[in-house]
Amino acid sequence: MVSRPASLNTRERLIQAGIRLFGEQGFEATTTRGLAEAAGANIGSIAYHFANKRGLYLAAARYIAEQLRTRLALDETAAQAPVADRDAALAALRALARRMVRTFAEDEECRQWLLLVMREQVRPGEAFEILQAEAFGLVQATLGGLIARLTDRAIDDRRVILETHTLVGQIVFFLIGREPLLRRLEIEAFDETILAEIEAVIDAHLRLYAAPNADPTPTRPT
Amino acid sequence: MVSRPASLNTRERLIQAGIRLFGEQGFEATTTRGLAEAAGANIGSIAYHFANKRGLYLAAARYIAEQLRTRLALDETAAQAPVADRDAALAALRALARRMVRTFAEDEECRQWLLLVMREQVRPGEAFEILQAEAFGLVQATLGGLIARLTDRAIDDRRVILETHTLVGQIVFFLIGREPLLRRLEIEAFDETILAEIEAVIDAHLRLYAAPNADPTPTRPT
DNA sequence: GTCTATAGTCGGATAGAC
DNA sequence: GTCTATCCGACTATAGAC
Repeated sequence: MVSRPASLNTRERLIQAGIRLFGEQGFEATTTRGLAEAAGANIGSIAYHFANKRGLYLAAARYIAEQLRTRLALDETAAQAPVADRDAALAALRALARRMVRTFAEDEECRQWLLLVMREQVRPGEAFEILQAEAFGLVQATLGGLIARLTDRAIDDRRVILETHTLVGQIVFFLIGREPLLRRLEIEAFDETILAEIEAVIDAHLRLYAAPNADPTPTRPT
Repeated sequence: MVSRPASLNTRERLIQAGIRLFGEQGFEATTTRGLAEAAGANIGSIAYHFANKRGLYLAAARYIAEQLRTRLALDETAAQAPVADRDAALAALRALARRMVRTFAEDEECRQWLLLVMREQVRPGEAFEILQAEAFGLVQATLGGLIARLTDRAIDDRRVILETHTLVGQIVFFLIGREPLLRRLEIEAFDETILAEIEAVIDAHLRLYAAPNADPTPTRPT
């Protein structure tokens, strides 16, 4: 039994309200009254749980980062990758790519985060630093480590960084550009069939790293 | 010499203000007074040029779509592609991909459009229909036609649609996910060197379509 | 404590002068 | 084409009646 279920619920509800309202209206335009009302909480609860409006905003960013880490199982993948051999690296890469596809294409909650995250992309503030340090950076490092291993390049090689970015873009766009894709496919939502096809397409692109010799511009052995 | 330079300027400035304010605050929260002030115009000019606030919003969406079509030279590419042979299709695909990279990575104005476009992605309204019909759909159709040609598939093949989406995601993410990438690269902005490297990475992925037999799951000849 | 009347504010739209 | 003044509807806040 939890010690303060009502309190934790209020905190959770405030964060959810924050993600929604900060994303839709921006930080300044969002009022503490609006946040409290949307959360079904008392105005004073913001000060109690987060000190002030800014604290709630940063907590919302931390929540998003934490959820991403959990859903993508980033910590486990990062921990196992460095010591893995080549086949294990490829398997880890495919598994992580698959988790990303499932998370971004299937999970409805992710869509709630989009506007807040995009605001921080367009005008990065302190919340961006949190997202970068606690989520984006881990995705870059984990995927980058695996791709570096597979292409026999250094982990800081710019080619590795750009390939990592490209891979993330492929997958994330199933979240960001979902509506135009659904229109083109003439469907209302992703079903299991299409999700499997998406995975197959991503997997085909991962094959670019499977055969390092196929790369026409290999890194020179320093 | 233009016949009504002053008028065009007011109209233009209102659209620019609309893209910014509607994106930042959303349609409802944005006031006509705020729009007029941001544009350095008077309130009545909104009614004169766009009938009402909603008209300005839709005009902003149309402006974005038109700018995209122009920058990507979509109309020309779409017109030439269907009759092209295989090599010409590949060349057209590479050229269009290159234009997209340059537009999204280099052009600062594109960043202004992001929030408005993302709002329409998250909650599609009439403006989304405009963007889809006058820009996104053309990108899908043009790229899809070229990829279909290169992979010997039908233009409505779901694999073609998904590959097209994946390609767009790769490139667009250099606009959307620019900040995390700049952090990782430890640079402040894209320079010519990195742009060339980005193009090379995208080009390597295009090579997946260059050899149709390399595709492990070919379409069955219906 | 609840309800309601009224005053005040805000924002979109309109009309008409220049 | 641009600008000012104004109207009207929606919402908010307050206050007084009960």
